[in-house]
Amino acid sequence: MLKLTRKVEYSLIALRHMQRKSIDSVSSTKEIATHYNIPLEILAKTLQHMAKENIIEAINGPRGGYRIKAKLNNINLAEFFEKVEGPLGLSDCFYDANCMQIEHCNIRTPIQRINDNMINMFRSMSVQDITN
Amino acid sequence: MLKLTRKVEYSLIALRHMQRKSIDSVSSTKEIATHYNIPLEILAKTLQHMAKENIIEAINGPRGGYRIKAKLNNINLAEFFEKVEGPLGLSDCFYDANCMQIEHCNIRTPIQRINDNMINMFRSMSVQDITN
DNA sequence: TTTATATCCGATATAAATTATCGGATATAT
DNA sequence: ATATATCCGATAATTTATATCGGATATAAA
Repeated sequence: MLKLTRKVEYSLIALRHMQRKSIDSVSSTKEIATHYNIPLEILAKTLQHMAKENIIEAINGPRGGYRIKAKLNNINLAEFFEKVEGPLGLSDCFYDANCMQIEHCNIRTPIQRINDNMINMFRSMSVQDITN
Repeated sequence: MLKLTRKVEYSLIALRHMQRKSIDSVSSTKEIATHYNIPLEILAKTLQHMAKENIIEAINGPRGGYRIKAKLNNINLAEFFEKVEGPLGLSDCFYDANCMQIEHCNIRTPIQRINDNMINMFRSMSVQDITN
């Protein structure tokens, strides 16, 4: 419960790795995967996904790889999590109502409050705060 | 990602249900299950668990059921989640180190910060804040 | 222009966690 | 006694997360 997925973890690890290099040098999937012991194919997918979201950019061909594209201090953690994992919410009913108890549910509103607090907390931190 | 489990949801629903009754009246599993459309056996387990944690108490036999035992304003959400679901943490490595990348992990410390923020947030709300 | 290295990406398999069910025991008010 | 309720270990089903496969495309360098 309340765990980050590996996809998010791998994304952050990769970003931090890239950020520590000079701005225009690239990092290949293999380089990152072997360095951090991450399954290559999974990391590949993860990086492709971040590239699609314009967080990083892909350089094809030999000597290729990825490098950071977005300003990481402009992306807050709530946005980042949503880009990588999709909609954020303590319960599904906040974005995809289809719940057996929705009619009699007596905790939706109070849980919404916890949810708001959590999201505000994530909004108050940037990706840069993590990767720096 | 970052979802509450049904067990937690069912627990909160049940507590809120009980709290709306007079202090010494009991609620049976069946009563709560049918009212909120929760699978009976699951709810039974959930309530047994809360009873073991001394949050509620069980009254056996016919006319039996459960009633609130603890002072809900004295239990913060972090405690509550741990009682119901076990250790809290955005990543397993915070309480059960056994991670492939532990040696080279470059995000453990920064994620710990998010984690601390999250747990503080939960500590600042009581179960009563939810069930009231 | 060939070759090696890299990303790209849909499809699918595997593993883990969550959610749900079953069977039979124990307690107790009526 | 009997009916109603909790108790609880074992297991099944479902869902989600994680990982793998196969083959295509792009491109730098020999």
